[in-house]
Amino acid sequence: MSDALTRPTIDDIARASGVSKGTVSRVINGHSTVAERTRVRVQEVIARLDYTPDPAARNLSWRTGQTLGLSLDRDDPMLSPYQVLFRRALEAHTAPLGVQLLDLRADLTRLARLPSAVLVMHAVEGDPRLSFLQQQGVPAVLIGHHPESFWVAPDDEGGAHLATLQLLEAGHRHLAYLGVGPSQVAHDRQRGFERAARTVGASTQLLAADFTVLSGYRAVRRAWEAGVRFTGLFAQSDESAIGAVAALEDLGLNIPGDVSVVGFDGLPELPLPYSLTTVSQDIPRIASTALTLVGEAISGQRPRGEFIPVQLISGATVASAPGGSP
Amino acid sequence: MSDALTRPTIDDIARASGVSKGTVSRVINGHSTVAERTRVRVQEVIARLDYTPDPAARNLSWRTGQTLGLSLDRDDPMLSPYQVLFRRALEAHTAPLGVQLLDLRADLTRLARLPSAVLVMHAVEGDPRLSFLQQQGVPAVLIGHHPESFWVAPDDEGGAHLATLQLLEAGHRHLAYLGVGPSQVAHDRQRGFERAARTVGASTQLLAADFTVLSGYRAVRRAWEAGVRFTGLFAQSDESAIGAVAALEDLGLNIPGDVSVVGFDGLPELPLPYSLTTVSQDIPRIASTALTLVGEAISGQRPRGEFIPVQLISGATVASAPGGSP
DNA sequence: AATGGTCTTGTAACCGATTACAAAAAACTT
DNA sequence: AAGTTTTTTGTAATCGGTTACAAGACCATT
Repeated sequence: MSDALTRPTIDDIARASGVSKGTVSRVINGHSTVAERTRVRVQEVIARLDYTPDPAARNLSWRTGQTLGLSLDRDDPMLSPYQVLFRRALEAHTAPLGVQLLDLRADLTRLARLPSAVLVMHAVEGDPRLSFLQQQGVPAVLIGHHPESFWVAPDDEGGAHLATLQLLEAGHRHLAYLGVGPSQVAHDRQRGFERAARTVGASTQLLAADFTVLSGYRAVRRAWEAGVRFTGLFAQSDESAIGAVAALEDLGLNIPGDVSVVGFDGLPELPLPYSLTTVSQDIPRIASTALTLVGEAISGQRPRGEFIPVQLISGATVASAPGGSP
Repeated sequence: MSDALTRPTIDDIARASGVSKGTVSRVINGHSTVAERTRVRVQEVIARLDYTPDPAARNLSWRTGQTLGLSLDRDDPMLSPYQVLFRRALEAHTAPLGVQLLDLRADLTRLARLPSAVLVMHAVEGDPRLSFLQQQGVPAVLIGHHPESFWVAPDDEGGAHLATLQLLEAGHRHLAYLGVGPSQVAHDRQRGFERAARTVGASTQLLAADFTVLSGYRAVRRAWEAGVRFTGLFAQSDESAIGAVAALEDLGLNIPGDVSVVGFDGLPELPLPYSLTTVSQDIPRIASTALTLVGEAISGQRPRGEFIPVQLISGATVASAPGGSP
């Protein structure tokens, strides 16, 4: 018998819906041998009592636990804060399900045991990881826009467009994009930047950088010292934005008085004395969507993808352009 | 019956040692009501068959899983690579035990459920986390040297001494320490540096910095531009060493031709074109020692601490001092 | 030798699920 | 309407442990 203090068990569900444990179990696991009427009735009870199967009990029956692999694109330990947050968000969902998160090296061949499914970050065209997983029959979900697969991605181009508009609306006409690089993400964000800048004919400078603080710092400092000028900067990541801000400060410039800066990612608690204007990604939602897709992939449904909307967060690093008319 | 393909179960142990499941279970869980003779016999069998209890089955019996909290000293998501590696090393051990790792915020008060034990990183004198845990009766193990508690720590001072000796042996007599700051770790490493430098009367410069790349970059660049000179630099972390190298390069200096650099931590796969000379911490061993101590703390043994030795890794960032006699 | 108290061990129920198998119900046949 | 097949459901064993309780072994008293 279940009281208010203990979670309901499969027996509670069985009793409440007038069927046996076995039938409830079949409903839970989607076995086809259940009559439609009873299936619906049982599922209503499950929803009403807010029942979730005990992972320990399932693992015991199954004689093995479920695992979800997480395949990053690089092996180095300098995990970005974004990746750390993403992993945390995932874990928040998988832990209650008893699903173990596995950090996979970029090279997936010869794994001790294959995971039940894999989340592949930043897959590229013809990525060897994808063909390997397909060949092994392991369901995969990609983080990042990709055709013919299950995928989730933030709206990179839209977000970049949004960020750039913010600078344009503040009257800036001399813009710079920090983050030119080979990755898909860098591409999409650059495209959004250029599309926005083009609409009003603003001048654009393109600075090469990856996602790291140091790379942002060096690119901005070097460019500025070489005579490159701009009053509005859009950085492809919050980290490189931090580097940019530091570089500009070291050059004696005032933020946002002399240069306005917008970042991307929406990381909380940055090491900055003031708040960064940025495009916030809904990391928890990306993670939970990824898990939904994992479920669909496992049950063999048709591949689909989803863009997760982003949101502009106004901080203290954007001000009106010097002498500009907003 | 257990064959070679399946892990042994408690029944196999019981059969092989001629006792009942119950007795084996009592041995495993250290219940005192087992005769010394049988306890030894059972444990021999357990060791011989390499038996580990199935976590799912235990969790099912206990009606709750075991959790290990990990309390970092800050809440921001910019987890350092060191912390990422440490967490991974921990997970490699806890996962097979079915122990869930919990990321705790720096503020431990009002947790939904208290973890079975907590690993506290970088506790300071009179840390509120410690008193809270003690009051709640949650066993704690500290990462970092600390009296009157369970603790593990790398040999920070010894490692710093080692690193500095490396510079001295290469003939450097104008040294700098990068990393002056308020943390215990920064203190210990600085002390090791100064102790070594003092033995030969080398000149020492002290540069303030935390553990990050950017902070290393800015400190070194600013100092050098202010006229501070040195030919050998010891950085308290690999990350700040990377920043230092970048700064020196941007200043037109050659590494290690003009300045030799030694880091600390021994991170693998750094974003550097050449290998960094560094003091490597044995992170896996720190992690496994921490878990051993957790076990001791839970079973109420007397608090003890352990220093884990470090090791110098020779890379390509140390060369003989210009004109120096090694 | 019978009594009583400690220690130590075995027995069996239980944790919360899954699933093979059998039984019951429903749907067709002829 | 009786017999067959198919669909749906219940029953009971099972996964690998823990633990309350009972029973057995051992020892010291009287």
